[in-house]
Amino acid sequence: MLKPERQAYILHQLDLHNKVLCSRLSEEMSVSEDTVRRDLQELSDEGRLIKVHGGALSRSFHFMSQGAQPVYSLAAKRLIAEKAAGLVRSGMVVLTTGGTTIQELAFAIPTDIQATFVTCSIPAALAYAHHPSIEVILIGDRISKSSKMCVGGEVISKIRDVRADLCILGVNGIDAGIGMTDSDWDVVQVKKAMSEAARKTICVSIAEKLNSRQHYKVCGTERIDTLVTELSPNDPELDPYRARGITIL
Amino acid sequence: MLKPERQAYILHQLDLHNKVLCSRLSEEMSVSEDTVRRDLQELSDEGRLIKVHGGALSRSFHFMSQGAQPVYSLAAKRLIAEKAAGLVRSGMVVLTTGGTTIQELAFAIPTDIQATFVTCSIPAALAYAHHPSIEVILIGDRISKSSKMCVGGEVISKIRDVRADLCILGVNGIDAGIGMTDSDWDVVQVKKAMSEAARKTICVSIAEKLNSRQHYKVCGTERIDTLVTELSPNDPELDPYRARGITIL
DNA sequence: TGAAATCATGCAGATTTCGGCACTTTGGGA
DNA sequence: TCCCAAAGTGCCGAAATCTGCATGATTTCA
Repeated sequence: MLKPERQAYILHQLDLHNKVLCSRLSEEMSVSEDTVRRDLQELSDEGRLIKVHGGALSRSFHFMSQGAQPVYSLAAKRLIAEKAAGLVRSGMVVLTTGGTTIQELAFAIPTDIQATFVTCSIPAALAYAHHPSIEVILIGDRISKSSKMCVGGEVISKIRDVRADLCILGVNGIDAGIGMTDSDWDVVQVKKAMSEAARKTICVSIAEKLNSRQHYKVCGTERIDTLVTELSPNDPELDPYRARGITIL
Repeated sequence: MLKPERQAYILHQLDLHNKVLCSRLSEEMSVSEDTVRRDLQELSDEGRLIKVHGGALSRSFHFMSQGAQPVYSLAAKRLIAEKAAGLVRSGMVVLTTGGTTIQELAFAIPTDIQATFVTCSIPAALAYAHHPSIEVILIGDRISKSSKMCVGGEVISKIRDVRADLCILGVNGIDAGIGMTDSDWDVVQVKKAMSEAARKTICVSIAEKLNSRQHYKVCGTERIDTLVTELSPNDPELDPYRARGITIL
């Protein structure tokens, strides 16, 4: 059995059963498991299937269980989310970006709070949608595949139509001197617009990202009202930010 | 059963019942309780469920179930998706609703096709975003928590601004006499608008839903150009639809 | 409070993976 | 024709992963 034959066979089996085992394939095609494994590796590199210990799963399976990306430093992000959630009051309109920290926020908000969350991040919108009493508005337009959020002029102009109480921004880079920065141009535009459309700007950031810079500037420290990290509010690492007049949580 | 399979199964059970028992899972999946416990531990570490004595609880109702509904009759839906994907050509603008069949469509579209997909379903948008060369436009507004799609006047008016080549609608109920029906008022409005904004209307439906009716009417059979099911195109069950001038795939 | 269930932990056996190596085949090019 | 390089394949041993079991601690509940 030739290599392209084998790989076609594997993909076919995957279509039928949604999963394949190295051992079975090896038998069925009468080749060594090493060869099967190499085939699976190649197909996996091409993104045609998801390789797992013992075999492989189909891509759509992966999609179903996606969101499975392990959330790094989950504990820290939960703590941050708890603190930030304390700022949200019933009746508020809140603008937020995406990111795993922000998604934790959805769970940290008490179930008796009735607020409106406006976002252009798809995962964030989904997370908010699970809250029993929060109303979710998703601002739509072209989707940026990398950041899984909607970007573009339409988004900016829609954000400008909002008069929000809070704007909670996930941080990519933040520095006491330069302010908040991001590496994605489109995302910067969105964050800027959000910050300008809200009475208060809250930045949520794990300590690891403090004192880091990216290429594009979102806003200076003067626009930031509150900074939320997992550190204790009086941790010396936060002194430079406090010195700039930012409230630390 | 492979480990990721088990974990997906657990999350799925959690989506359905909101809680799972170690003992039951152990039986259902035919592995030792230790293994189940370890799976639960991992998922808990990733923040995808809450581990408790004896089992686990869902973090909230249906968290992150971005399409993790059990894809019943997956093989059939794949087949439908394959057929429907054949209708999409490069350069087209395609309006679609959501639903598991439509999500499979995202994987069935050849990677060299460059088209624009416009949708208001959040899971569908995410699925399309996985495709390398498809441009995705998400029409946003208030989110309907049950259907995970954006609904409301803004959505309707945005859809009316689109001149699409195709409109691919997941079917809730379809009947040769009455036409297409749905049980959710808001969804009906969206489907209507989509159908009217496109040159051709394609309905994708598993055979099980043929000859069923829901409370609200989307459109009559005269508006439906093509019906895609998993059945052979000349299956007698499809005769009534063919008689109405609908192309059967 | 005590019995039963559940849990954490360590360990052993089985399976799988990884990297290296050797062998064969294939397809030129000298 | 001969030789060589590249690709493909199988085999081996070490390392990693997975899983079930045993043990003792912990929790639950009547």
